[in-house]
Amino acid sequence: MFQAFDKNLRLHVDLSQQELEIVHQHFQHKTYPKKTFLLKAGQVCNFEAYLLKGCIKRYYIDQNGDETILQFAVEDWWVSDIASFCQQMPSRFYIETMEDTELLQINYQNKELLFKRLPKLERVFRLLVQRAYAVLENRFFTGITDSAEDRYLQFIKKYPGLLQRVPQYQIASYLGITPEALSRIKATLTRKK
Amino acid sequence: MFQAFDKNLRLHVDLSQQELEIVHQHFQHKTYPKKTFLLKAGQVCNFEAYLLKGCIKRYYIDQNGDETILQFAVEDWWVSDIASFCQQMPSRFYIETMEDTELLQINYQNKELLFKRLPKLERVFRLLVQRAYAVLENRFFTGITDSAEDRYLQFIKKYPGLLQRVPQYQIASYLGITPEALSRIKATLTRKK
DNA sequence: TATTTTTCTTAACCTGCATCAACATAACCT
DNA sequence: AGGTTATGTTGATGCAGGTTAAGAAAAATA
Repeated sequence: MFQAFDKNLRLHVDLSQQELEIVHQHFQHKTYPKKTFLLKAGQVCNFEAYLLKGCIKRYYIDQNGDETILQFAVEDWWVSDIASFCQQMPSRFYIETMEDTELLQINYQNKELLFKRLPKLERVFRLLVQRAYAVLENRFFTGITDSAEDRYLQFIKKYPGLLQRVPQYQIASYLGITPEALSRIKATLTRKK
Repeated sequence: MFQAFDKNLRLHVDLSQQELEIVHQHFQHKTYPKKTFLLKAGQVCNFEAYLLKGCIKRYYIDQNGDETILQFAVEDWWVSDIASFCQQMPSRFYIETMEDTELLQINYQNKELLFKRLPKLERVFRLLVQRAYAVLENRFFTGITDSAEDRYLQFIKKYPGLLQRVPQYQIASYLGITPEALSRIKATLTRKK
């Protein structure tokens, strides 16, 4: 069960089997059915979770009740509201399963205990945040630089599996456009071919 | 000289005077005149720098030669291309002083040495990256959610000093709009008052 | 001070995407 | 299967901000 998880942690730093077992003890294995809220706006996010199986979205709801999706997470990804979790302050976001989902999660207290026990993990998590930062900056950058059509093309290249798993209007939201706009983009793309 | 710097590092983690002195030894104190490039696209970013004095921009240049400014840094801020620095890969960005600038900078090798010497600093830098992540996510979020006018209003509230130090067309670039658009926004705002 | 260069403003026109609305399909229930 | 709800498509219209261009104002330099 921990195989992919261990590999993910070991990406940047060597960890012995004993060390990994200590890590495992601080995580909880959880399963949630489809459409379960792991976080609602206004709550403090009290987990960082590694996805073993399933699919999760993190999103914002504006005054009109419209969703803006900031992140999709699937197998081998991490999900959390980093700002809310790290600063233990109320979140603006919702985090919700889109499929039956299985994950390994750690709460704030356990994460601190784990750091006390294995200071080496400060490095692991520093590198994880750095990677998250790089991914986010790239997303930010393409959002400014590229057209909606380009962003869609990059999306299907980068996350080909998600097209089948996620309704199209949510992909539109992730891309920062309306469902109608995405529908038209697809239409022009098939015409081009 | 190190006063603000020390305070910045101590924000999250207690560090003794001896520990701080070890840190200082791994940083270089540098001054650069206005319009100096600290990084050019294609190079690997080999520094993380803390600004003692001055003003720096980090930006991208597209095919048409137009700048897109991703970050302004002033006193008590950090500047680097985190993705390029951490992964030691070529950058897409330029980092350039906009005023005579004084900073404390560390290179990749020294940072790793410093971590070996004082593993405690893994935590300090993890927390710094986390904060950078939170700031970036907020910027990303408002970029999607808010109108250009709202973003401008937030900008002048958040960085009131920069209006005097940075030409307006560069602020427009930072906000993701053209200089003409920002000029119009300002005109409508004064009309509203 | 005069002159050049940089920055800012205003106006006319254009475009990508939003909005609104109507309908078409597909998925989900009983 | 038949009805309901969720999702996707297409068209008409609107608007925020882009583009182009020309001139004004301010700053840098001689």
